[in-house]
Amino acid sequence: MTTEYSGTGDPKRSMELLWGTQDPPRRGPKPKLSVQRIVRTAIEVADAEGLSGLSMRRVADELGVTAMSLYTYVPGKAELIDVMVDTVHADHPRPAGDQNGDGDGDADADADGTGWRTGLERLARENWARYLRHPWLLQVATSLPVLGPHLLAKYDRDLTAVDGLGLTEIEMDLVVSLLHDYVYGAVRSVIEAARAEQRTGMTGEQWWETYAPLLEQVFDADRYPTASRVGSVSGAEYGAPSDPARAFEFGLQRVLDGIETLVRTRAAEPLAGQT
Amino acid sequence: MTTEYSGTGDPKRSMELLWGTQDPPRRGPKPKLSVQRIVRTAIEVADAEGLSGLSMRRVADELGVTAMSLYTYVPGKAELIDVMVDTVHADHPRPAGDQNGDGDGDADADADGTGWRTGLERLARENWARYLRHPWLLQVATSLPVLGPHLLAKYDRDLTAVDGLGLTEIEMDLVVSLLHDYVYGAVRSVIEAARAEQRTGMTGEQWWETYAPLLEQVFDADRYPTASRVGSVSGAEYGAPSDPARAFEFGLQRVLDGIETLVRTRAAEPLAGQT
DNA sequence: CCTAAATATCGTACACCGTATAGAGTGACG
DNA sequence: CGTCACTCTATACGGTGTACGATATTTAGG
Repeated sequence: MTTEYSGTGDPKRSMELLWGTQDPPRRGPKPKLSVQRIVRTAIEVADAEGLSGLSMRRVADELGVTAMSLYTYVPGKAELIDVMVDTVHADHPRPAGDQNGDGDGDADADADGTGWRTGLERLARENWARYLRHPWLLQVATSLPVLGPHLLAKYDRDLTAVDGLGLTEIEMDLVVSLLHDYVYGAVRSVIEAARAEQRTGMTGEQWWETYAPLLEQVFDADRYPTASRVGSVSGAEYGAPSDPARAFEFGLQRVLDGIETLVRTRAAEPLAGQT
Repeated sequence: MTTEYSGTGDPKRSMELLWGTQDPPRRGPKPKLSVQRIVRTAIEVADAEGLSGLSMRRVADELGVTAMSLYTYVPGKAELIDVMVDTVHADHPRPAGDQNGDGDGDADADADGTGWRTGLERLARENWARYLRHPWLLQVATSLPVLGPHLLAKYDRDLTAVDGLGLTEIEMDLVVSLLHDYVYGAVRSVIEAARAEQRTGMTGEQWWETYAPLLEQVFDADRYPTASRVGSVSGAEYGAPSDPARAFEFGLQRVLDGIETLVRTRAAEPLAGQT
């Protein structure tokens, strides 16, 4: 399977698209479409069929026009994707207990001075949920050059979750980046596992059953004793080669623990300058 | 810019390629090529020009044959990439102080019972270095279905770094996944920043100078006070919109701190079963 | 009202991709 | 030698993003 991966378009054009006011033209035939409509349609297509299913012709068909018509509204596919990325960051999703029990009874945590932890956890789960809703986000390069209004608003929301903890501004930025990076890496595993299941038509369990004999045959448990031991135990426990959702829950707590260590240090010695 | 992203090929065919003994054919003309040579060439092309520059025709040209000749050795492009992935995990790179000072003087750390930390840090830096050497790895789906000999050996090496810490097998697997996921997310930021620089021809500093006025104009510091404050401070400190390499160094220490919390807990109460 | 400018849309075309298919050339074995 | 297995090539198909030119539509200016 080959999926498309698209980076960033011309930053100047994208920024104009993202920030510019599209004033309606004064002359010529009335536009049948709008950038918004095109972007919404493109997001629907990408959500349903992945980035590989997103083509200019496909979006145009969906809208009842030819592919070239889209180029009246959008400089190119890369810039279209840039706007798509900014658009899906517009919603403020409520996680509402997405995976396991939501922390409704964690009021005591706030009393410990760790209320920030709930906020960071919510941030992470929001990102997690967005990636699950729009898996194609994993394939697009959200590099800095394109910073739309919704991404900017999200950046602000994220930062408020680490404000007032005694961290420097740099540290606040770094903590937010840490969470983003981890969630990105973790969610990627889940989505790839899901895609693999969909593609091969076999669940993780079936895969395990199919390839376990081959692996055992080729494995050489003497050479790789640790992998052998851990692999068999975790394979039995997961009922699959891996359990990425569980890995996310586990890893998230460890990352938050690591941040807590930093926060405690800063609370104890507010002005120690070691980044 | 549009880059290719390739997932996994047919697992059965890939596994055969990865594990099977390719016995030389008994009849017919002598093969000019070999899977190894094709894979090596493909890796060189991908390293130099990215996954978007990797095409069957391109590799074939490099080898002086037609594109279709490759299909004698390899079932398809996806399976070729699967073998490429396994191949680049063959080396055991020595980080040798890749970013900052290597921990040569950290013998005292071992006395603290935190020698594992050095091992995990080395693991993370090895992965980090591999991604920098083969950035196209970020675009390929290394989902479980394809598990080659070198990946398996690496899995074993990784696990030994968390062996003997009192963790359960599941926890060992989860800790390794955590490190992998974080490194993946962090290195992605660096590579995307580098690609953005290369593509736009402007450094992060130049980007900052170009778009700072536009952002200030559109920003509304009253609506987003936190982002405004942090953005300006970090922008000034980085001299760029972000500093992903620094983010990696910072985040890695936080992640290791989080793992340390877990290890300490397990050392204190060896048999508490809460995963 | 009429014309001319501006705009939207369409049809065609190009270079590229992965690869299916068919055929031509090569070399070892019966 | 003939046959059969095998490698390699040539051609072709349907897909991609998008450059280019023609056509249709709307409105501003005379």
